[in-house]
Amino acid sequence: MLAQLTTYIADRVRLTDTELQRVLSCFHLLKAKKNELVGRTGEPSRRMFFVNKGCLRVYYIKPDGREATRRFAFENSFSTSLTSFIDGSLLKEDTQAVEPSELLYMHREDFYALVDTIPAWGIFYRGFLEYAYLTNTKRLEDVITLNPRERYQLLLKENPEMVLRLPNKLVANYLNITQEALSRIKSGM
Amino acid sequence: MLAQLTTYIADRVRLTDTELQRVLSCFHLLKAKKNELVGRTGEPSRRMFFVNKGCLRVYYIKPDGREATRRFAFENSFSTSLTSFIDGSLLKEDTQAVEPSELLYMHREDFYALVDTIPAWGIFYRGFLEYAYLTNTKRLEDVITLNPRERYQLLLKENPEMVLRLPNKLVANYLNITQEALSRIKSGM
DNA sequence: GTATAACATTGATCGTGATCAAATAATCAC
DNA sequence: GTGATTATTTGATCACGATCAATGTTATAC
Repeated sequence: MLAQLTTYIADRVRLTDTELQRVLSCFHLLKAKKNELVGRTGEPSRRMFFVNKGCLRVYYIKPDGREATRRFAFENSFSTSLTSFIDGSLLKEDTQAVEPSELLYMHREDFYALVDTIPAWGIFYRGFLEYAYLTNTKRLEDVITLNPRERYQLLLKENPEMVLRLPNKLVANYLNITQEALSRIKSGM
Repeated sequence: MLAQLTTYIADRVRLTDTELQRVLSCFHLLKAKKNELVGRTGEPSRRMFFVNKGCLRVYYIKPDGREATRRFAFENSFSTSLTSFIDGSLLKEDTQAVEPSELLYMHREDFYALVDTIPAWGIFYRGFLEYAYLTNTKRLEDVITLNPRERYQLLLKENPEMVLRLPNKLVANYLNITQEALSRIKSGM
């Protein structure tokens, strides 16, 4: 159950056995049904998720009520609404399991307690921040520099799994276009 | 010369006098003329800037050669192309002084040497990462959830200085619209 | 296994913001 | 201060992607 998570951590930072056990003991299992929300806009941010199996989708709700997907998290990745997690403020986005998922989560207070008491976990957090910054900024770059067709082609090249695994509707939403537009792009028009 | 910077640091983290002197000694002065580039796409990332006076603009070059502004940094803020600074890779964006500017910069190697040897500077870096993540993600949110008029109104509300201080052309570019479109939005059409 | 709902595709039309163009207005260089 | 360059505004047209609508397809629930 904790095997993937243990590997993920060990690949990134050196913890003693004791520290590792302490870290792992802070994680809890959550099985989420398809389409279940594990984080809701307006709630305080409480949890950091590790995706053991399945897929999470994090999305904003626009003023007109529609959704705008910020990211997907597949197996072996951490995911949380960092902007709220950092300061414990209210969530500004939903987090949804788009497939039946097996999640390991840690409470926010536990997470930062570890950061403050285990130096190596502080390094882990720093690396997490760097990576989160990288991916989000890449996403911003793509949105402001590329048109829909270019965004799709880049996604297909850099992240084919997303296109193959997820329904068109969600891929389109991630690309910030309608599913009709994506359908036409795919058919080569 | 180092007064603003010293205050900025002291407001965020506790350093001993010795540590503070060591940190400050790593900064160098750079006076940049209006429109001068202090970072160019394709060069290795070498410097972290603190804006003492003036304003920096960081922008991508699109496939068609046009520019897409990611951010502006005014007085009393740090700025760098973090995605490249983190791993020392080649810059993917230009950094331009849009006003005659007075910059204090630190070399990348010095910066990370401080992170590794002064724990409080590690905390400073962590806070910097958190803030950089926050602002960039907010920017991504705005771009994917709001239309041009909404983006302008939000900018006017949250960051009026940018609208008042910068030429329309640059504000429009930051909003990811043409200057004609911004002109019409402003005139209330 | 069938009924129902959700998703995908295709076509026709629409609207927003881009583009092109021209006239002022403001800045800058010398 | 003057000329030249750059920025801004306004108008006319265009194009891309959104929207609306209809049909076909695939999942899902029971």
